[in-house]
Amino acid sequence: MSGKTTIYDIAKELNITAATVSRALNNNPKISKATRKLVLETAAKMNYEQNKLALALKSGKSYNIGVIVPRIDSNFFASIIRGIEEELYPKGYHVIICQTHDQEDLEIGNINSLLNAQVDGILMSISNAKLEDNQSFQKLLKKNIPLIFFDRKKDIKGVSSVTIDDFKGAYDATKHLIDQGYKRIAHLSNDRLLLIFKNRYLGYKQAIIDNGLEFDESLVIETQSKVHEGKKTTKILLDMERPPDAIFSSSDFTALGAIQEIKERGLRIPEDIGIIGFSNEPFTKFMELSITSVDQSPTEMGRITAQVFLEEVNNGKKIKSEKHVVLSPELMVRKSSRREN
Amino acid sequence: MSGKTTIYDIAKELNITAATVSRALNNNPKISKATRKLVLETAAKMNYEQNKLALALKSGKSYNIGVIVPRIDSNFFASIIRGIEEELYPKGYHVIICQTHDQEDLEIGNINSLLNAQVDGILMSISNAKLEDNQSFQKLLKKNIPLIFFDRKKDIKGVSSVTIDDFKGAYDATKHLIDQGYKRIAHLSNDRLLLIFKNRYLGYKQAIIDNGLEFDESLVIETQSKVHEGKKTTKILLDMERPPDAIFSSSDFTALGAIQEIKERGLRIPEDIGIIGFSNEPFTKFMELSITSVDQSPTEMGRITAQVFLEEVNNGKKIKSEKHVVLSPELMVRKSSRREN
DNA sequence: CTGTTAGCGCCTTCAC
DNA sequence: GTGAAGGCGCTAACAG
Repeated sequence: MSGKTTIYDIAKELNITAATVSRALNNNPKISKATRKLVLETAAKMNYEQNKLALALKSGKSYNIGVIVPRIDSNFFASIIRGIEEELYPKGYHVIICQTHDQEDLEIGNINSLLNAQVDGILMSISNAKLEDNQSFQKLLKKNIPLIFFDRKKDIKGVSSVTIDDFKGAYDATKHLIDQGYKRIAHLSNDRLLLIFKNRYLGYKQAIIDNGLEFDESLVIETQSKVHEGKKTTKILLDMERPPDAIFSSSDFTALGAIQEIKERGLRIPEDIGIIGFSNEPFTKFMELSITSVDQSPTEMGRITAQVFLEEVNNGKKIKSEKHVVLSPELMVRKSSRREN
Repeated sequence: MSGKTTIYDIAKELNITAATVSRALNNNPKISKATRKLVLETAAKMNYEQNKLALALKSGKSYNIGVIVPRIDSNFFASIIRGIEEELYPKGYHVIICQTHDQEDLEIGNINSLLNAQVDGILMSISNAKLEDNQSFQKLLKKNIPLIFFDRKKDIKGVSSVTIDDFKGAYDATKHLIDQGYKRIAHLSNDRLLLIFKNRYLGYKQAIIDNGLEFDESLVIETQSKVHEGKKTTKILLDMERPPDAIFSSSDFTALGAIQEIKERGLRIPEDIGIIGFSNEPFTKFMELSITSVDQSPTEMGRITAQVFLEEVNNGKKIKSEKHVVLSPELMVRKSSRREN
């Protein structure tokens, strides 16, 4: 009893065969209305529930898909995941979420775990880890398991991706600072082996150059996306002989750290120094001194990633096309960068 | 090729039978060292990987466990999940994370989804939804699927729980405000059908009474754990004839909203009004005006929840005991409540 | 339309 | 120690 009913039980009850029950349950056309109705009714009566494990074994599909992110406790990744869920749940998929915490061993471990879970696909944002070892990815490809990158991608042939135009996001942000009259703009970067950070750097640089400002490499510092790291790095910037009058940060968290340091020194924002972050984390809006930031429409990103996955599954790899979707970021101008001249 | 090797392939290769291969792979004692070694070697050579789906079908265990939370984009729940992962990954489990977004239909839907995924257990923090319908829970119990509540529990017999002492957390926080000289302390509450909020309310009330202050029910307002809700509610409080001189909030987010409103009115924190939040979200520490809050050691909570689950699984329900772990919260005193008299 | 048969990959008695 | 056989629950040919 108690939910362990199988199609055989139903078959026995009705003096028919399990295959017929299966057909009735699956809306197979070759089945009489009468029997279908009968089966459906008894199934309900007996509290029948399909055993997905058996189905998975049979079909080779688990209807589980894995999502790997650096961490889940940022609004950005949480929203992406929500977007993925919204798209995939209605199709009967489950989402297994794994975190890498930017550690290579966890990244590899997660992939293997998901493989064990027999996932039908993996959607991931690669970690900060140096993962030169593409082995895990190759393993996926060899097994024909769809792999799709979002946000933090890697160029691997055969792998689709959904990203935003980081170059544009950075360019717009920097341009905005220039328009507000800032002349010496620093950039808090991050590991530029990751394309997102490389492109933000390039966008920043281009905006500087395009607008006739002096590009000073010493104003670009790589740091980590943590509040205290941002603070530390800003200390260095402010101690320079010619300190910057604005900072474009590739992360909201480092931007926050920067603000802390600047305020501690009694400098005013945005009057003395302008600040822009990246990702539009909720706190940027909530701060008393709200922070200008670049929105990446993460929910949208998640939805599209899921759609790309569904396309690949439905194409059954017949068409082995890479698809690269690039979303457009939006600058959210707030107090930290708005000088009312 | 390509990872589709089965034990039959290995068996054929070695001219033995699949049963033997299985035994070798599973360290069954009745097997000669020689054959085991041989099997292990060829398995490695052929890139054999166990098909967990088949195993799951056979054993009835999926090694998936479901975690249901209201949302993942708060540090609190994210940390709990991390704790759970740390405990469960080494044991070979996967964690499927679901969010209810405090909607009843999603809560029920999630449970069913996890049931479909054949999870070996569900660890959950119930949503704000009124879920009077205990049906879904009963379904789990009937199926003998371990269910464990953390943080937001419901009293259901046979179900273990891991929570913190919300009463104490609230009591300590309120007591601290009193010690700092605040006399008229308001409480931003939340749906008190949820035990955590009920207990925080009771702890607050008791501290007021124990310390000879006047308990004024009109200073207690139920609101939602959102920044703008906190702001809205604080407006009401400050507009009262006898406004409060301190606010103990059952959520860090509402506390943040309260601070926004207070500052907009030109009142000073903590001089004019003291504020305490609940959960010790990272931003409470990062704000320029850091917020006093109650830490709930979420990672620990996650670990213990996982441990309780493992115990239940290992006991195989022989001992059908409920276990109720209650952790002790810790008050983190920061600027928002510290008056240097 | 429905029954029969077989197999997904694995493990576990039962013999030998 | 190892082989043979059966079954976990389901679906998909192949008959009829």
